[in-house]
Order: sequence, then structure tokens, then C-alpha cells
Amino acid sequence: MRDYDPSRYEPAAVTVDIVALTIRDGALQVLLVERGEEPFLGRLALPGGFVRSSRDAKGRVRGETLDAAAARELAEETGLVPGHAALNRVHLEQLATYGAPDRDPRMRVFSVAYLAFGADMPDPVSGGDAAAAGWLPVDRARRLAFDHDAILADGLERARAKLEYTPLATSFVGPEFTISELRGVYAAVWGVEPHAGNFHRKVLSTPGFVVDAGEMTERGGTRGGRRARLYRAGDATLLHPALLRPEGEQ
Amino acid sequence: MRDYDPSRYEPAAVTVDIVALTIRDGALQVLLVERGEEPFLGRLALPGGFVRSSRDAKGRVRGETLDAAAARELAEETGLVPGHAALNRVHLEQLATYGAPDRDPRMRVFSVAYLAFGADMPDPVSGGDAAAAGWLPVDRARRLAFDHDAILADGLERARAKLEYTPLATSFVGPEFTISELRGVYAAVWGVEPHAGNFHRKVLSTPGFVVDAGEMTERGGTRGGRRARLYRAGDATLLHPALLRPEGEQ
DNA sequence: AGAATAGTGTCTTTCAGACACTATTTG
DNA sequence: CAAATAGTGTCTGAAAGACACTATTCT
Repeated sequence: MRDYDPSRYEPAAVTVDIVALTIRDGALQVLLVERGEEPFLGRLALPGGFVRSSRDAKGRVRGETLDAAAARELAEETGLVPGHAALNRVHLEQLATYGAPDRDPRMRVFSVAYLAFGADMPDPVSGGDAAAAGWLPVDRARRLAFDHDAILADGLERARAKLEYTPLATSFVGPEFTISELRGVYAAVWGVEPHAGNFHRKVLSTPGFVVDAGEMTERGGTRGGRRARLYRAGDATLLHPALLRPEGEQ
Repeated sequence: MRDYDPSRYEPAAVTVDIVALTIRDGALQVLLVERGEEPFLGRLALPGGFVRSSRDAKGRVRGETLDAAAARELAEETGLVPGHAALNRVHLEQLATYGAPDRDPRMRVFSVAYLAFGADMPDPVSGGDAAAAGWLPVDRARRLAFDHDAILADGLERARAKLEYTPLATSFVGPEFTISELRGVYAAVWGVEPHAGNFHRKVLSTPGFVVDAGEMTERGGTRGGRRARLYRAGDATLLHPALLRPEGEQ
């Protein structure tokens, strides 16, 4: 199909949808908006919107990249402006593209889904486009609009897998963190609590995962407990050896 | 961006591009077409084309899924019709979507790239849309049209990674194969020859990777050598434990 | 016979997981 | 003090990689 003639084809829309994940109250939560119009009026959906493109005065195609569109949508929905400290620490990556012909009854819509991870993500701003928006624990995010149940499931599986072989977990905590906080990320995302002692030793023995920040927490736990050493994210992009999930059969 | 109005936006085209890989003459090869028109006239490109969609008499959106579009494009380019034995054994999976605003000078084009692996893939049919088409060793596929160099690079990295933890290598060989043939797949894709003895033992000790076909090759190697046992692909979808590449730092 | 390929035995090192232990801090 | 949390020591079994070896079939 080299010799294509675009005008022969039904116009299509391309959107980005964001699976934004954060950890709140020890649980993995996803950012959802309530739809303010048909179809799926009143149902929860992943935040998203159209990729912007246009032509300039000379007829040249202009517009934003997919990554930029995803970052813009995330910023609009959370109220995080570019330059905001927390937004700079958000990890954003492309997940997959969904294009079933009947996924939107109005027209042919292709959705490029993105995965976002961040710590301390703020509550959505009330002035957004959606009727309402907020964070919801992932196990209570069901019956979403369109095919967003499937997109969320794919995003969760990607997140779980990436914790194994990348330092992604450090995106879910602040710039300085304890090993226990990091363990809490794995517990929330995987749904199982790693063995505390083994986890501690393993994280420290994986080169480039974390570096000692040279400080301690001010206090121990509220119900007693030793004070913990603080760490920062290291420079590794892949963990070697990997931290495999218990019972490897995915 | 819940309240979208599609008509406000510049029309976009959505294509699928295929990174089709096979092993020929012991080398990993990729299917390429020569462009028959501008832009990039005469340059090599990945095969691909538009995703088809339309509306029926009642105005409902109709069309093919992304997976179907990819399968159709691959079939058109290789001459493999649906039902062809070799096509049924081809592995096809979505890779990523590319949508930089300037990637096609004519209009805004989003390309959903697919990765295809198969054994004994035929030479492309001469009656295809492209000026010419053929298989080329991946290390000689350079300076492709559009952003296809980057797409090919991403596809190769995905293929290399998936050999580690999935039985994907069995897609590159026939229905019955020897452990040596399987080792040849790893050697061609990774660019390093795994240790023959360790590889043999490891493949057989990974549950569900291969099953004994109960037969032997008719002859040994052409320059001497023992006859080899034949195996078929097992039922595992993930390899556990994984076959890691030598020197894990990707 | 000698070369080439298939397949096995065995040793060392690394790492995951289990378990028990020490260290420190809070109420 | 007891309870709670941080962090360490040590053992076992699984697995990777190195190396040497046996088994079989070709010219």
C-alpha cells in the first residue's frame, strides 16, 4: 500500500488516553474522570483527549508529538503545570494503541494509551473539562467507559512487569525515600508484600538502583521502630539482577 | 478534554507499518519495499498502509481492527493468503505508535507499527503495490524512508528482549526443529552464539518450551555429525526460568 | 581415521527465599 | 519494659556459565 490516497479514506481521530498511577494510603490508585456527555454519560473513564495538529500559513503540517500530547493531557487533568516539581518527576511512557472500529460509536477513533507514574500527585483541579475527576484504588476501577477497562488492565500489567527489571518504583516515591517506602511501592503494585529482610539486602546489592543520601529519617515509626536510612534513585535504567515477582508465572 | 468536537481538528491518517523478520541463510532479515513515489522515492521502507474504515448505510462506523490491518498488509506484501500454512504460524504483535507531526510531509500520519516473525517466509510477490520488495539482512537496512530506521531499531530490540522470556524463537523455525536450529535463531537475533551444551540443557529444562517429537533428523550435518532429535513448540507462553542474553546490561 | 555435530556430567558462582537474629526507637 | 520497625547473618536450593567429556555420523 505504498501509493495511498488519503482522501479515499474515512477521516479518523487520534486521541491519547492516560493511565496515571500513584500510591495513596498505601494503595495503588488510578486517575479517572466522570464523563459529562454521551456516550457513556456519567461513567468513569481514563483522562485523555485529541492530539493537536494543524497546518501553518504555508500549508505545512504542525502539531504536537504523541508524548507531548500525553504530557499536556496529564497536566491539564491534574493541574500540574510544566515546571511544577512533581510533574518533572513523573514517568511517562507509551503503552499501546487501541483502534477497534466500534470502540467509539461516533466515529473512528484510535487511542494511543500512555502510562504515567508519579509520587505525590495532586488532586485533580475542579476547573477541568470533565464533570468530575479523582483518584480511585485500581481494584475499585471497574466498568469504565469505552474499552478503558482493557487499557487499564494492560497498563497495570505493564507497571507490574516494569517494577521487576527497571528502577520504576523510585518514580512512585519522593526524591528521598527509605527502603521500606520502596518496599511499600512493590507491595501496592504487586499486591504482595516482599520479605522485608531479603528485599532490603537485594535493593542495596543491585548496582545503580539506589544511592545513600547520607541522612536518616527524623523519627522512627509512630508505634516504635528504628530510624531508617534515606536513599535517592540511582543512575541505573535496568536492574541487574532483576527483582522478580513471587511465583514467576505472571 | 472530554468534550471533544472532532471537526475542529486537522484530519489525520492512521497507517500500520510492519517490521517483518525472518531468518534466511543464518542471518536475521527484514522485509522492505522500495518506494515508488515521493516522498522518499526510490528509498527502502517498511511495508505498510492505511487502516481501512468506512460507514455503512446507517452511518455506523465499520472497518478493520489494527491487528487485522497488519495481517492484511503482511499478506499483501508477501503473497501469503489467509489459510496459507506459513502465515498461520506467523507471530504478529503490536510494537508502538509513531506520530511526530513532521514524519510525513504531506499530512499528519500516525503509524501503528507491528512486529511479525515467521519461518520460511516467501519472497514478496512482484505484483504488489511497491516498486520492489525483498528481504534484507537487518544490519544492511539503513537510511530507510520516514522514521523507519527508528521503528526497525525498536522492533529489533523488542525481538531480542522477547527471545529471553517467551518461546518466540519457535516462531522462526518450522513446526519440527532441532535444538541446534533453535540455537541458530538466538544466534541470529542476538548476534552472539550461545554455548551449545548449556543451551541444549537449558532449553530442555525449561518447562513447556519444547516437546519431543519422537523423531530424529534423517542425516547428520553435511560435514559429519550426530543426528539430532526433533522437537515441537511446547505450550508455555512465558519461559521460566528465562534465557538471559549474555551480559545483561541490554 | 579425523572432523564435525549432538548431547551429558560436573564444578563454581550467583542469587532467591526462608529463617533467625541483632539494632534502634517509640509508647 | 514490650512492641514495632530497620537491618544483618546464614543456610538451602535453583540456576547460569565454564569446561571437559561421551556419543554418533559424516567424508
